Amino acid sequence: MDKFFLTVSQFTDLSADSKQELSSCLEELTLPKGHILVKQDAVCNFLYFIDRGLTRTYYLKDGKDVTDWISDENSFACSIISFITRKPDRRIIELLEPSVLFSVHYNDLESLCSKHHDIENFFRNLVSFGLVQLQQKFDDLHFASALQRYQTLMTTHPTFIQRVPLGMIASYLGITQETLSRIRSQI
Amino acid sequence: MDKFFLTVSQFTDLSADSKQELSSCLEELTLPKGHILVKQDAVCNFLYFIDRGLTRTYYLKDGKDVTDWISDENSFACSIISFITRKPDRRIIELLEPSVLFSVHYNDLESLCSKHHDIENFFRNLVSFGLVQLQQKFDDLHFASALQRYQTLMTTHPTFIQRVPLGMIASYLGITQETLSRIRSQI
DNA sequence: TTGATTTTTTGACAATTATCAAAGGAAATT
DNA sequence: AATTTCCTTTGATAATTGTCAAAAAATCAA
Repeated sequence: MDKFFLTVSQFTDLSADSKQELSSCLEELTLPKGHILVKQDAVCNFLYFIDRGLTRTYYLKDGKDVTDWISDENSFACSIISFITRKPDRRIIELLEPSVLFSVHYNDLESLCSKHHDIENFFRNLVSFGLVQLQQKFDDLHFASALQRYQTLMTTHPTFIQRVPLGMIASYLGITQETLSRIRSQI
Repeated sequence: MDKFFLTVSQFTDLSADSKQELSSCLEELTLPKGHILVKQDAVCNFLYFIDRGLTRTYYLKDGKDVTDWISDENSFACSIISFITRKPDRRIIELLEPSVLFSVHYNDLESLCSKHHDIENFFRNLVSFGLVQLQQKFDDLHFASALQRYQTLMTTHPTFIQRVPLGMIASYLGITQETLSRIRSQI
């Protein structure tokens, strides 16, 4: 749980009391590769912190597998739209490696937020950071070539290239795996 | 200011006290078409609420004009990355129509948030909603064809097609204006 | 209204990326 | 070690979209 609170401290300083209450809402999970955290067309009820391992968020678009997001150690994962809107979503979250996670239930998160102002501030900052990250990823997709996008990924997340199969990286970048394979052979 | 608090109430119920303090931090602006709200490579210090009018957020990529976001009545506008990270950004915000806006300074927003728990909750909800919107826009760009993206825009923001020049709509959708013109002639 | 400016459309051609099909490699399981 | 499964590469071809250039249409201002 140390890594969790170290990550939290990058967003906000929590009081001892708030830390205590927050930690009592966390559940530690040790799960195997391939485990499905969030099923298709389900409501995502948990926010996950990744202590060790790797998650992939993806969905099926006309039968094709589209990788939406990849999260590694010391970051958070959830099916954003579903978690926030409380509605089912097509996004599936799976583990790409055996992982150790901490989960918080949506209801606990909301009651922690209304009870503790500093926890509400933490989550505002966390969501704000998520928004910045998504905006940067959006910019990349908006008017950068496939090669540029691959190069951006290599600098921002160099380990993904080792840890994630090429086909998943490709759809994460918005291209087919054949195109990515050809781009790689040209570098 | 009525429209502002009506919009706020869709996210949170604020106490009379909080409303009072928030409204005293708002500044009403009446500005002409073409006015630049945020300059290139500047820090965006204000969050704007659009009472009347239309804003466009764009940037120059290799000399080309790329429309990033369009905001109309009863929504908010700011240069997201800059406003949150407090760093300069290439994004420019201009008015596409003569507009009436309410602005809040970043510093005021932060002090309001630390002073009033309910205002912090409002902004957490606002940022969460922004994240959901951006995720939906991202999905659209990720694996939908140019035609599909245009059709999505026509259903979600039908007025934009009337109010915004085609070239701006095109780059908002991630395509050239020639391609959009051809798509339109096929429908 | 008329000229100037901006916006939109059209055409010809090029570049990028996708699709379909198949072959090679790598990794895991028996 | 052999077999099955998954992952990656390569080739041929097609579809989509971009680029450059110019004309047509709409809008704005004097």
